[in-house]
Amino acid sequence: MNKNQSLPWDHPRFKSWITVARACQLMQTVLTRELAPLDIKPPHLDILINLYRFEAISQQELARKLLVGRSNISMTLPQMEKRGLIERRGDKRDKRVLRLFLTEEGRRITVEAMSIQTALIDRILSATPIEQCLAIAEDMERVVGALQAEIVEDAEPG
Amino acid sequence: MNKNQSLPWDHPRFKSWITVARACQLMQTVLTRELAPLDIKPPHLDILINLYRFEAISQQELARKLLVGRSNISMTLPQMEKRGLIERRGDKRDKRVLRLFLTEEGRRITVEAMSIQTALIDRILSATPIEQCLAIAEDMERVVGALQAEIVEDAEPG
DNA sequence: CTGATAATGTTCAACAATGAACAATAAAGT
DNA sequence: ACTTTATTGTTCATTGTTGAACATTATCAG
Repeated sequence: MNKNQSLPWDHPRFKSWITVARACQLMQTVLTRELAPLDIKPPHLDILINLYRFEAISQQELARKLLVGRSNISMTLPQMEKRGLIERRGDKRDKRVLRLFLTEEGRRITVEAMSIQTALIDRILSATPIEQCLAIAEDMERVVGALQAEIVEDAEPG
Repeated sequence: MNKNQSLPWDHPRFKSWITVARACQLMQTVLTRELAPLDIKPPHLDILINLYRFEAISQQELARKLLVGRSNISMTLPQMEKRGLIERRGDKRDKRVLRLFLTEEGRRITVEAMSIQTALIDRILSATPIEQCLAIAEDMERVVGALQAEIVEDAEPG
């Protein structure tokens, strides 16, 4: 196999990916700091943005969109509810599901937080031309697709 | 400010970055699964790779390279030591620092794990040409630089 | 040399994330 | 109708991560 001869950091794709991962990690760190004044953290913002886009979503759907477990959502939402950011109402047709809504305060915070995040991304990526950003997005879409395929592939035995 | 008129998901850089973040998250998930047979997790691999590259590194330096707290390292290493993957020896010149080394078993596991990770990245990025990978790496280097600048900028008051 | 300051690693409490087991409800099969 | 299977959300034990406080050792200023 000659595993030793081609060390990973000589591998262009490997090196590229490591850099991508590091960039994400740092972005998360900085975003956490910039959101601190609003007293929310990146996971909360992810939830808020999804409620902003998809009104009356269920916890299950939300968990799927965020790629986290249901238990995660189940433990995070009550906190946000107590903070007055969101509201949960039972579905009348299906008594199992809870439908999620932003409160007025939640909507306000969401708009403000999205503005902070967008400004941050814009600032950090300002040196990267739009066309290159779009090219990256295209590549990453493909990556996401390939990875999701691997995941379901293992869940659904062929 | 008109925060509402330009919604984030219409923003090219925002959308691009969200996709990048999602790709990283999924990659982490899949990597975790592929490393399971070796009974190590991505954070362990990060440590192993650094010990592989930088023999006799200190815990402090390791923490800096991995962008995690010293306490994180301080709690993770003893586990790896018990598993026989690494070894810690006190520096004779400076009695505060512990220098880190891979054991033979650790080196073996590292090589195998790196091979798994490289194969995964290669497979997932196979549709993205090398030149584009390199272009992405360049952009991300710049992103990392910009983010690190923001971080130290706040740590060192002007 | 001596006291102040900094660096290294550890411990601990707080918080987040996960997966498994569970209760309630819905849907499907008979 | 009734039993089985699936889905939704919750709870709990486990694990990982963080930042603050701390002890030890080095370095620096006088």
